[in-house]
Amino acid sequence: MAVTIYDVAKKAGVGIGTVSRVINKSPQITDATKSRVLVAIKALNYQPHTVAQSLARRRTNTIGCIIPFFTGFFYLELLRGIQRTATSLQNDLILYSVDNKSNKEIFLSRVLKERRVDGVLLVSLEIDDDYAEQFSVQHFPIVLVDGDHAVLDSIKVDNIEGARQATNHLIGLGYPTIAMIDGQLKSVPARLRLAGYKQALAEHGRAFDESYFVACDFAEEADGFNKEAGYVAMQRLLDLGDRRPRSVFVSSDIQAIGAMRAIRERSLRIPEDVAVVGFDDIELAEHVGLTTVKQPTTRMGQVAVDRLIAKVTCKPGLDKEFKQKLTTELVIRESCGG
Amino acid sequence: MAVTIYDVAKKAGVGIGTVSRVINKSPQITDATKSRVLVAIKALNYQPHTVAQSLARRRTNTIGCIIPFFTGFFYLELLRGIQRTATSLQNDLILYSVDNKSNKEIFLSRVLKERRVDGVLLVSLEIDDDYAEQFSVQHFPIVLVDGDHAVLDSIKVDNIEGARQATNHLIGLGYPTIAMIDGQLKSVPARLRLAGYKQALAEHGRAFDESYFVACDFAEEADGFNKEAGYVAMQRLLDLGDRRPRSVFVSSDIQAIGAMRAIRERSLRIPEDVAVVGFDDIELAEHVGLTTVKQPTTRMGQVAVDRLIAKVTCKPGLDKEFKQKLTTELVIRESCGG
DNA sequence: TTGAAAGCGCTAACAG
DNA sequence: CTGTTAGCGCTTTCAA
Repeated sequence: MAVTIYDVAKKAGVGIGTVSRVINKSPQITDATKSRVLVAIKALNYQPHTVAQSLARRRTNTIGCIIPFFTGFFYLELLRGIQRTATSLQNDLILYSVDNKSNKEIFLSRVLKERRVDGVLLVSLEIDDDYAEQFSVQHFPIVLVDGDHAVLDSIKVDNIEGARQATNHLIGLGYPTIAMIDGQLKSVPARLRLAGYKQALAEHGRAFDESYFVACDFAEEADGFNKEAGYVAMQRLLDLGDRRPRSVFVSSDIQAIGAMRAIRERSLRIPEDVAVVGFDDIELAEHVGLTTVKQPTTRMGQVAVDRLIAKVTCKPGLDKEFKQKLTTELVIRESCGG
Repeated sequence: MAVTIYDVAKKAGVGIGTVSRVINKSPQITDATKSRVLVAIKALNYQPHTVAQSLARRRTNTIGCIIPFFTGFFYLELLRGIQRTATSLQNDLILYSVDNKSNKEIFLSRVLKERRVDGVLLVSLEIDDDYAEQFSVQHFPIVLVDGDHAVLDSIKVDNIEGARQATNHLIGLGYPTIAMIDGQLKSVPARLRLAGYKQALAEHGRAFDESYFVACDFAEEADGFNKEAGYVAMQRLLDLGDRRPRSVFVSSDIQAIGAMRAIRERSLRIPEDVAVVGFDDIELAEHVGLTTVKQPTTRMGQVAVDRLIAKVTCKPGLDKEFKQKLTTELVIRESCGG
């Protein structure tokens, strides 16, 4: 059996309470006894049993993260930020990954009742009002990452601003016509990005033209944010013939990749014939020279964990709701010319 | 305060032992009392406190995973396999991610002493003999994923066979000359892939030609498995002028991407002028039409977790060492012609 | 300052 | 079959 606090106490000739105190850096300990205990600890190669500590302290020093493993790079980056911050704040990270929506509910209720984690991050997933209510009422720390809910803390990227940046870039470059390819309009980011697009247009006195906007509502996967959807959408735009847009803002890089293929298949050049700007800055984007809007993914993970752990440890000033929006950054490559 | 086993016992009019038994599905319980307890549990919305269970059972039902977050897709895929299998086996997953090598040691010793997880997966990381010894002696379950050590269980991909597949593909296509670009020779996979390459050559009575082999020992990052290294290496091969190889096996897709750029920069075509085959099947590979050797990444995660949890639960027949090699699969796209 | 003792919530051995 | 009790290893009053 492993060495316990009793072994240490005996060896140091003190009570277990004393040992506990030095472990927990209690100030009220003589230097003398403290060092005796420290010596014993070292000699026995003792390390506290985390599970027992958790039980006694009612604190696990662990946070959970409910996250969909659908897509690629975005989640890896995010996870890295989350993991790194958690570790630096002495917390462990339990991963709950969601394949289908029903999983999510299971994890949500487990997390709430099992008390195995001190708080939870919910990533890119919507949360029902009654669950939100439960977390809120039970004061169980939760923060939504890349998502939002009225009564819960959340941190996300400013989609509207990102879309504005992209559109303004195209406007600034002087393109006479700027189309937009969006995801399914039922998805929140899709609507937000559309709003940003419209806003930028309006700010420059340009009219929003229905025929230059195509939402991938026909798509089935990933809310329309996929390669095929982008390909099909671009074809529609190209079918406009000589009325075809001179530039296009595509609401995700992966769709943009599809769109670029559609453009090339008609022997059109990028950006000479049609300029393209994407959104996300996935790995592929760099490779194909796609100008795009980069999300501060790692940072988002970091901020989220900071906030979550602050709540767990009851840092002051946490009652006000926390709704943070991180700003995006335009990464200029070749697909827009200029 | 949350509802405990005592509340349930009282409400059901039984002892806590009985409640515990129905929770743990002990067979020796009358259906009558069992249902009484079940009713109480439902009524109180009771759920066992995981931490308390862990302490009492000396079992956390949690596995740890020490994993480097360096590169992209491979680890995401692997993690997905690991996570999914762990969940299906009722285990939680704690992520310990490593940025630099020293982290690894810290996690290794923490895991060993904190007893917070029942077992651990060590991914793509080397382990010192003395640590290996400790795990072995303490019978602390560990399995190495994408790595190996004499005294520990391991699961990895058959690199030699994969390299053979790639090389044989080129041979089968009738290319007269087949070069190889490898990672740093100090890395294990690099050596293994070289061995497979040589083996395939030998089997077909072809001589290994030094001038057609370039290891990226000059590179600094990622053991030579990076884009720039591939680019530089390919240039050397191209500098051979009209003696330049007709085809090349590149030991990683990411290097292959670099190599392809070098080829195109000299206005050479792929595969008409030089055919290339990669290794890994990263996301980019599909996009650029790179024929490559696909690793069964998700499967590897699954097998590893299965094995680990079998060890944790002391399933029979686990004393013999477990050294599994998963086979690769050639994914044929356009970069080799044929 | 320090030791003793009472939990934390649950499992499991032991009676009955 | 079921209730009681003694831990699991640690934290935290409460006295001394």
